Amino acid sequence: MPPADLPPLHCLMGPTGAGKTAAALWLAARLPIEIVSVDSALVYRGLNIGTAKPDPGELREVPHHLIDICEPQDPYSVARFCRDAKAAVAQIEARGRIPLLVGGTGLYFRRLETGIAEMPVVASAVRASVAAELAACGSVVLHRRLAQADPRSAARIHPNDPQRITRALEILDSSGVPMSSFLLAPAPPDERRALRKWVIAPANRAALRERLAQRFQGMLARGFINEVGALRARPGLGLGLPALRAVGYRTVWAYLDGDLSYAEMVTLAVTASAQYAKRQYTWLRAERTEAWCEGAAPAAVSELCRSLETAARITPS
RNA sequence: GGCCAAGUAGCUCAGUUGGUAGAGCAGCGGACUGAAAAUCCGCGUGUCGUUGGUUCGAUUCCGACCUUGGCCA
Repeated sequence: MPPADLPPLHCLMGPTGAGKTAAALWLAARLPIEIVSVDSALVYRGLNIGTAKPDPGELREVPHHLIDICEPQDPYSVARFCRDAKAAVAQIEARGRIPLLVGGTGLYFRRLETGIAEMPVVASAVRASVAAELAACGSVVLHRRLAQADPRSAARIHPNDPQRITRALEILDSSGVPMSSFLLAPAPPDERRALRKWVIAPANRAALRERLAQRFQGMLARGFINEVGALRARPGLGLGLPALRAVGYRTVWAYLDGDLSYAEMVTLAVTASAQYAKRQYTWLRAERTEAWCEGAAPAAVSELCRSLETAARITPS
C-alpha cells in the first residue's frame, strides 16, 4: 500500500526500438517534466551508440537522470537503481517538476513498484569461492547444496540456472541465512510507490525486427565498431562485466577478435536485439497498464500527456 | 552433353539394415528480488525433390525426371 499523500509515478515503457526516447522528448518539450531512465545499459559511460542512448544535445535539452552514472568496470544493479531512482524522483519533485520514468528494463520497474528486500552485502571472497565452486562442480551440484540449506530458494530456481543459484549461495554463505528468508520479510510500505504505466509496443514483431535491423545499420554507420574497439582496448574491461553483456557489444567484440565474419556479426546482433525485445514483451504483458499503444501513432503518449498535465496542475510549485 | 555427389522442419544437418522421422540454430510462449540488454524453462506433422516400379507396406531399394554443387568434355 503506497502512502496516500504521494501521487503515482508516470512511466513510459516499451521494447527496444519502439520509440520511447522520441516520445519522451516530445513530452518534455511541452510539460515541466524530467526524465528518469529505467535502463540497465544507459547507466554506463562509454556505451553510447550501441545502447541507442539519447545524444548529448538531447541530454542537454531535457533534464535526464540515471544516464552515464557509472563506469563499465563497476557493475550496476537493481538495488542501486532503486536507491538512485528514489533519490532522483525526490529531487525532481522537490523542484516542483514531474518525474517521468522511461525505459525498458522490466525488473527495475517491478522492484521499484513492489519493493526490494534488504540483503547482506556479499564479500568478494565469498563471491570468488562460489564462482570457483561453480566452475569445478557445475550448477546442478551447487543446486543440490542449495536445496540442503535453502530448500525454498532451490524450489524456485532451476538447477540449470547458474546465475540465480550463485546469488542464492552467496547470500547464504555470507550471512548463514537463506536468501528466501530475506525475501519473506515484507518491503516497508514507504519503500513502495504506485506506478501508472503507459506502453509503446508495436503489435507486429516482424516489423519491429526490421526496424531493429535498420537501426543496427545506423549504429554501424555512426561508428559502433569503433566504440566497441575503444572499450576492448581499455585495460580492465572484459566480456565478463555486466556492461559488456549489453546487446550487440559481445557480438562486435567477437567480430573484432576475428571469431565472426562481418555478415555473421550483423545477423547475430540483430537477432540478439530481437530476442531481447521478445523478453521485454513478456514483462510488458504481465503489467497492469493505463494504455498500450501498438502503432507508431502515439495514442498512448497523448493520453499520457493529458495525465501529466493534470499532475502538473496539482503539483505545488 | 557424360560421370559423381547431394536434395529430410524457416536454416544447417542426422536418421530409418523397408513399418511415414529428430538434433542444433532460428521462431513462439513463459519465469524473473544487488549481472536483468543478464540467466533460465517449455513448445518439433514436416507433400523426407517429383514420378513410376518392386513390396502387405517405400522417406528408405530400383528406374526415369527435376534442381543444386563438383569433375570431365
